[in-house]
Amino acid sequence: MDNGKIAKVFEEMAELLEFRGENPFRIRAYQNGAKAIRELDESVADILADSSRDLAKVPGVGKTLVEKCQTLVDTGSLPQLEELRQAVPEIVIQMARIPGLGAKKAVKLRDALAIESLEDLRKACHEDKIAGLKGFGKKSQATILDGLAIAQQAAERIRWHKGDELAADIGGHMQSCKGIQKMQWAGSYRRLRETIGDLDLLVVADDPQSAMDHLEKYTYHASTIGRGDTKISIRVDKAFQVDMRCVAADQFGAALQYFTGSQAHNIHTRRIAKERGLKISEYGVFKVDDDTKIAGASEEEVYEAIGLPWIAPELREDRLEFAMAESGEMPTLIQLSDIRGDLHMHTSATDGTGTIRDMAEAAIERGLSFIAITDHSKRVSMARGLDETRLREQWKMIDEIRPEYEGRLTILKGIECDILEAGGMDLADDCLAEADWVLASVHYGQKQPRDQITDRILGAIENPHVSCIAHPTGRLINRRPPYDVDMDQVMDAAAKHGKLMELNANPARLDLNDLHLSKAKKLGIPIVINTDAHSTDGMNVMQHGIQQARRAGFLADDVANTQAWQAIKSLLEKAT
DNA sequence: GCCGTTTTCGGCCCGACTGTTTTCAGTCG
Repeated sequence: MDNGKIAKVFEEMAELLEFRGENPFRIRAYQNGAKAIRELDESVADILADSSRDLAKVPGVGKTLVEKCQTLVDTGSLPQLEELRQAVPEIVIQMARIPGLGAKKAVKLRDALAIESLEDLRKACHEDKIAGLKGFGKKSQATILDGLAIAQQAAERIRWHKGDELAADIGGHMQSCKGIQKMQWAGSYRRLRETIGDLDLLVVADDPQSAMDHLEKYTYHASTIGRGDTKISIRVDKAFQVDMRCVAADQFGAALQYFTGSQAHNIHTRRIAKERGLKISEYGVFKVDDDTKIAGASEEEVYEAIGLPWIAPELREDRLEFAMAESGEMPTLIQLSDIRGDLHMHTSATDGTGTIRDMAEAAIERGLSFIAITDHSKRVSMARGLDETRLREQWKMIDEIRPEYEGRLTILKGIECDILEAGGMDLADDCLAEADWVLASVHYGQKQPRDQITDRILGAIENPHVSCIAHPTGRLINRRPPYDVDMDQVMDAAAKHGKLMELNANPARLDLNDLHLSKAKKLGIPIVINTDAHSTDGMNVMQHGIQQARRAGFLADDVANTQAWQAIKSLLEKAT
């Protein structure tokens, strides 16, 4: 059982314990344990199997959770979880997902009205049965009905990229509002998470009410969920929630820090504050003994007040940032301008739309000094993938074009070669040997069992002509889960053979994810951030890859294509 | 359930909002 699955078990335990009305700190202990194990860059099973190691040394994992991990690794299941599942009916969990209903109210409703389905709940609302219950009233009944409708239309988290478009649109609309002095998006959008659940806008306004009026005039405003003196929540496009909060200018930094989160990061900062006799809230940093305010206008001063440098929002997950900040100075994270080449792109020879020259010109416009043309291999027949003959023709064309770009751009002879379902590469070794750059990737047989698909990728890594594994897990965010691949084995093999791994920057992929990237960094595996462009515009997604790398705490030195091609080439010459 | 330079007990981030109460519980972020 891998770490992700163990973490899921503890998360479910936490959720179920909440329904049982357990001690909230015990619940958080399970959540913290789940987070620690998910983010651990070593396999729990490996640590348990090694008598010289102690899993309880991992912060957040104590004696009890170690025992439960052992049970999970040994038997694949946890009796306590099974018992809890029996004790907490599914309908209660479903009800608690309705906005405004939590664990306690859901349990109360089921017990009082014998609710067995969401349909029962809807009926109970319509029959006016809920308003009479103790602790509920007319308003809660209406909220539940509204929530039922929303829960069905909506609203999974949207990809960051889509949230970015929405934020730009709403931001543009709000800019025309007079009297807004300052405006900043917060929340998971600001932290550049892969997906976001809602948008949080923070403003300093002369007149908060008129700022709220203005937000309600946004073209795609569907309804207003709630509105008070300082806060308004609306839905746009039926379901997606946008919150706006108005704060005073001298609270802006503290509010921004607070609403940016993450929750785990805030808990950690507040604990540090407490150790120093301070208290952080969204209104500022205060001395505990006399309530004197010592910071709040800017985020920088909030962090400074507790002895930390300003921390980039994308790092605020209580994972790497506090260790990185220890020296008192944050290292400079990688940025877009550090990137010097792009080693994954397609042309009209297969499923791209641009010619080699189109891609070369687009690369020069973006300030790159090298690119690899990596069209699909023949197995990808839908994309008219290249066989050895057509590939060599394309390389011949590259030879002819190269002199035109002398001194401006190095065009590399590459290929995205499929790893076949039965294992092995789609093109002959003698052909691959002629390439400057060989990406290996899985497109077919993605649902194969773990051992099989892992062996295929290990086989590719062991092939001496393969340079790099492209989109190593195959996931499409919100659309397709990753292959069931043993990434621990894959990464160990990549490290051993000196192979590179890709961070595919396409916002639907972002593959490797941030946790895999952290692990790759620890193992010293060079990462290449590529766009996988299928058109010249497709090269614009590089920014998303940079964001993902920053979330993993990457500096420019952690990414191979921040260096000249010659440096990458010498890495490949050492690979086996 | 975790944790410890207040160390094996007694804490655990902090506050707003809501709807329902008459001083507060539940929910949310």
